[in-house]
Amino acid sequence: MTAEGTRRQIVQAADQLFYERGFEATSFAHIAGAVGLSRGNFYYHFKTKDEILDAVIALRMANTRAMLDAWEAEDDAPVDRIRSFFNILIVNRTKIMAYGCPVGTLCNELAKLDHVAKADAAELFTLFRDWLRRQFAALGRGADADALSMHVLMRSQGVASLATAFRDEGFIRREVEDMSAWLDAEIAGGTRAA
Amino acid sequence: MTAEGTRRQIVQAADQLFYERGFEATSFAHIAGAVGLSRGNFYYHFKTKDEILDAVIALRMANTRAMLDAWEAEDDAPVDRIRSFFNILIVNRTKIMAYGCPVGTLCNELAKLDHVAKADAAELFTLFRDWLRRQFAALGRGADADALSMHVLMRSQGVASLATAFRDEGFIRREVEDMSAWLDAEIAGGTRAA
DNA sequence: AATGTTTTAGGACAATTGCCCTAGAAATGA
DNA sequence: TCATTTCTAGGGCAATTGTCCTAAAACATT
Repeated sequence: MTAEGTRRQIVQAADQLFYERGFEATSFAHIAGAVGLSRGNFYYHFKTKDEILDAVIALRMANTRAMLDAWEAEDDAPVDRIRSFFNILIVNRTKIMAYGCPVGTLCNELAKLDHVAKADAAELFTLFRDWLRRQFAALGRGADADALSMHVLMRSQGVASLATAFRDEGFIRREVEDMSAWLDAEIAGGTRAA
Repeated sequence: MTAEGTRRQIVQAADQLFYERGFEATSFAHIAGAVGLSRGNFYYHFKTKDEILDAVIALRMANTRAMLDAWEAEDDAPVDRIRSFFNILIVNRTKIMAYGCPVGTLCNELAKLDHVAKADAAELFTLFRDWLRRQFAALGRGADADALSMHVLMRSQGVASLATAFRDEGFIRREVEDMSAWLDAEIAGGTRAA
């Protein structure tokens, strides 16, 4: 197998394991086992665990960018794009109820570890934040677009967190409906405190 | 030192370390070091790490209950009690920006570990959930009191999560204000989709 | 077929993990 | 004062951690 292909396999396996088990709780042995590699060979591709983390964050950045770019390429109205974002909670509800939000839980773990990569992980949020801000700006809410974007992010994080704790699918659906109603009221109504 | 006192010291140290570093990332040695005990002596008080976790959760349950009971004992209006809950985000903003919400981050970590105590940790949320539900019921919103309670919990979790990622104190204050405005509108206005 | 590079497996490393044992110090009570 | 219980220190257990080395297999190029 080409080195590039093996590397990609490693990063994909690490991506999944970091999400489902957490960064610290995932060991070299786990990742190597998932890919079917010897621990020795592993070292050939990644010298340290932090290198794998960097690669995983880079992969998530690329995947997220691709998803958001695709949404922006379609000729939906900005409101519908924002609703696509809300819908992530429904589409991924099973995984979210088991493991939480991939971005939020990683940021939280790295914050506690005071890990060097914690700022890089937070960039994943920035990706969503900027994208949402653009959608709200396109709705003529340029002045408070960033505050609205943060508000949406905050709601999705809160829903994911409680969905994990209570394993309640109905709660997710209710809150997504509420977010949708909130969005309708926002685009119809007035400004928002900055 | 009496055994009870040493035990309490251990649980308090573990409580803080589990919050600031995470459960898995905290070792017997860390806790023993924080209390100034030998590792051997440690075993006399707690046989397994899970026992310490149980004790920490029990301590947090007791502390939370005490806080909520105290709030309910004062003769504030239910609205002001709910605002007291919002205010936790401001009072604890520094720690939240560094380590997130103690309840949410513990639940998330235990969920990923698929730990036996994950349901016990979620009971901490239930404590807040029931308390908030009672306040909303006292406001005459018995029909959707639980949904309102969950909505409030969701917001506080979302704010904590993003505050950790972006280290933004202004964001916390803005969102707490928004929660307050939302509360005013809720008690003034109509019902809420169940 | 010979050569040189890329990729691999397997093992070893010091350190740390959660867990356990035992001998003695400290407190307690007769 | 002596006997008994309660508490403590220190060390050691096997397993696992992240990291690293080396020898050989696989591959590519001539």
